[in-house]
Amino acid sequence: MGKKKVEIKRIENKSTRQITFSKRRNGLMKKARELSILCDAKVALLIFSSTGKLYELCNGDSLAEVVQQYWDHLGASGTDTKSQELCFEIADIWSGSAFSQMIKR
Amino acid sequence: MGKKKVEIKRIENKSTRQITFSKRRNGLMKKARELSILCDAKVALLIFSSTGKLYELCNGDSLAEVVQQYWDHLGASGTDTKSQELCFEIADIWSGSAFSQMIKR
DNA sequence: AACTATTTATAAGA
DNA sequence: TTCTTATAAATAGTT
Repeated sequence: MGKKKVEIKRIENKSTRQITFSKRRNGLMKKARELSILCDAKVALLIFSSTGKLYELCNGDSLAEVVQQYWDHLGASGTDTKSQELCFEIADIWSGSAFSQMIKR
Repeated sequence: MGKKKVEIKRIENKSTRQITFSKRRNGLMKKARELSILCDAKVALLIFSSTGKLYELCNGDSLAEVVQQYWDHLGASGTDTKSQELCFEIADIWSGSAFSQMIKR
């Protein structure tokens, strides 16, 4: 969208890339929030800039809950306990503040 | 966007909600991919439908690499070892197939 | 940081 | 439900 159609490939000019990153990152976050609200979905979004310095985290606080719901739906069938434990562990970490705190510097 | 402006709140009608979920989920994935390509960013995106059955995963395979880059940039200053280890562990799990395999049923 | 010409996404409808 | 279309929203280049 914009004054000219843009080809989807790496933007070589650094400042242009940074401006585009800022604009589109905001747009993506907004749409992620809208999807979660409109459709009652859980959306977890992590964005790292090319320098690895920046981050974004959105709507990850109920992932554990959703994973729980998911496992409940599955029942015990065809899932080994170790996998399930690992899955819960990840969900807990993700949904807790630990990870976001760590990358939030 | 569309024939009418839509208020950002939970869509009550189930079929409408499902259609909107499908459309916007695709749109979000597309934009996530575009951002990662245009701006050389790493984007990890997880979407769970309201039933917890569905999932999406996008561009998470180089998160470990980015976290590595991030820690390298930080250096040792002000980060305790335990946090760093945990961070790497999460990145490894995320970037590996384990998590996506688990939720991909 | 704000503007605006265009492109893109999408809400309804066919 | 896949396709179309009118309209809203995002954004590329500019000021």
